[in-house]
Amino acid sequence: MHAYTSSRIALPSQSAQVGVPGALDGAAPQPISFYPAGSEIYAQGEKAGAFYQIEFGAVRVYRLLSDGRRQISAFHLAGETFGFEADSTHHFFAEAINATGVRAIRLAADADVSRQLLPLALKGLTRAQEHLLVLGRQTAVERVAAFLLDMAERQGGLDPVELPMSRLDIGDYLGLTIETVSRVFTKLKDKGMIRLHGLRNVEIVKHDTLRNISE
Amino acid sequence: MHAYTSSRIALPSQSAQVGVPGALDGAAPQPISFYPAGSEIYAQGEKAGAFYQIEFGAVRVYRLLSDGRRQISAFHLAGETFGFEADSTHHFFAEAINATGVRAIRLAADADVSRQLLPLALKGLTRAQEHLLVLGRQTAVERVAAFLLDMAERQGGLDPVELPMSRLDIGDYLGLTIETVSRVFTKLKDKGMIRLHGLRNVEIVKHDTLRNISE
DNA sequence: CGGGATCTTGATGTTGATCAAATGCGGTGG
DNA sequence: CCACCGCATTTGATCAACATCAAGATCCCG
Repeated sequence: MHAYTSSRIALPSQSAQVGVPGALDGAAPQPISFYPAGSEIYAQGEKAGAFYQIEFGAVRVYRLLSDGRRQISAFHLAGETFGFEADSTHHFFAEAINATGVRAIRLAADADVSRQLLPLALKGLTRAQEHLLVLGRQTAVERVAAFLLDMAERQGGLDPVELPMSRLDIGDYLGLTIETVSRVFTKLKDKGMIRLHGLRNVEIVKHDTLRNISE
Repeated sequence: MHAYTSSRIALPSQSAQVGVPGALDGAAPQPISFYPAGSEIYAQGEKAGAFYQIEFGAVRVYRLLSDGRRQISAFHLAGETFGFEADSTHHFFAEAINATGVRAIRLAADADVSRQLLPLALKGLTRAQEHLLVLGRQTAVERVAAFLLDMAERQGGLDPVELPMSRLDIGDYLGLTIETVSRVFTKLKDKGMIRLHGLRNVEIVKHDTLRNISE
């Protein structure tokens, strides 16, 4: 078991306001906040008044049990949004995995925001429910295969895939230990299905075989 | 391993339109459809054009792996809503657990619907993400304890709790086998934490102890 | 009252967790 | 550019929790 002490490495610094493509329509452009690796973006229990769009970097959203067990419910990459909540209170923690730039978008209770947020919320809901199948019913190998394919797809099929997170993060996302994740990587490598160019750089060699594994 | 053949026991019959309290504001009242126990409400891949409000009964929403492994992502009870999707295609199956009456609410792409659907989607998202923690990081006993408390809470603290679903359903919701679910029930009973009045009628004796178990 | 389905209980097997140690990657400073 | 150091990762040995396989016991419903 591991302990996750809240790091609070540094407060985010705010940049001057910069025009960036990909911002949500209709929302007033917001300045970017920078978060160093490992720093907290928000904590469970905090008041929520905004959601966030990632300009660069990567974010983990997670929940803790009182004894320190951690479940990462989602990773978010550049271009993705996260942080919307049901009742204006954060139910999860969010941390920058690496140096990350985030645009906070204030919530207004108007119909426009609803209309824009709804598809994002629904997409997140589908993703979470699909991940339930992985955690509830798939083996370690199937979980890792599904994870790698998901990361590849979300990076636009970029090959090799760049994993922004550690093995510990992957384990806490897949409901596995770091050792099991490592063993599965090794097994996939030995079977020639992936190739590792550095710890966080994975080339998917046999896309189809991997897809078959994850069903 | 179990197989889940699609039942399609019967097509739902439609009642005459009846005024029922609890329908969503602003939506035109819709007739109720009746689904017998085990019948399909919608299937994965089907076109989605409505969402559903349960008048009475209970519904399971689930996904299957190709070899038949099943993960129930959510149970829905009377008064609850389900079936909204990100891209007008159903990504899951929904079945009536028992004889169930459902009000289908057609989707219009207007702002009003967005505003009403958003909180429901966000609530569902939070629930799904919390369930990820259960499936990824909790033991069998913790899972069952959390499940019982959740069911109790959703029935308004009604004691004893009425479980509309089988042990198999509970197992497929909690990522456990039917045998493990049964053994945990027995253990909780032997420790005096719950009392069973019939298979599907559970009295929670030690609420706090159960809460401590599930963290 | 009978019979099938559901649930419980028992014996054994397997997967992944845990405990422990070695390896090697990546960043730093010389 | 290279050597060193700390930490993440890998690898190995053992253990525990839950799954699987196999009977029984109950419930429920006609």
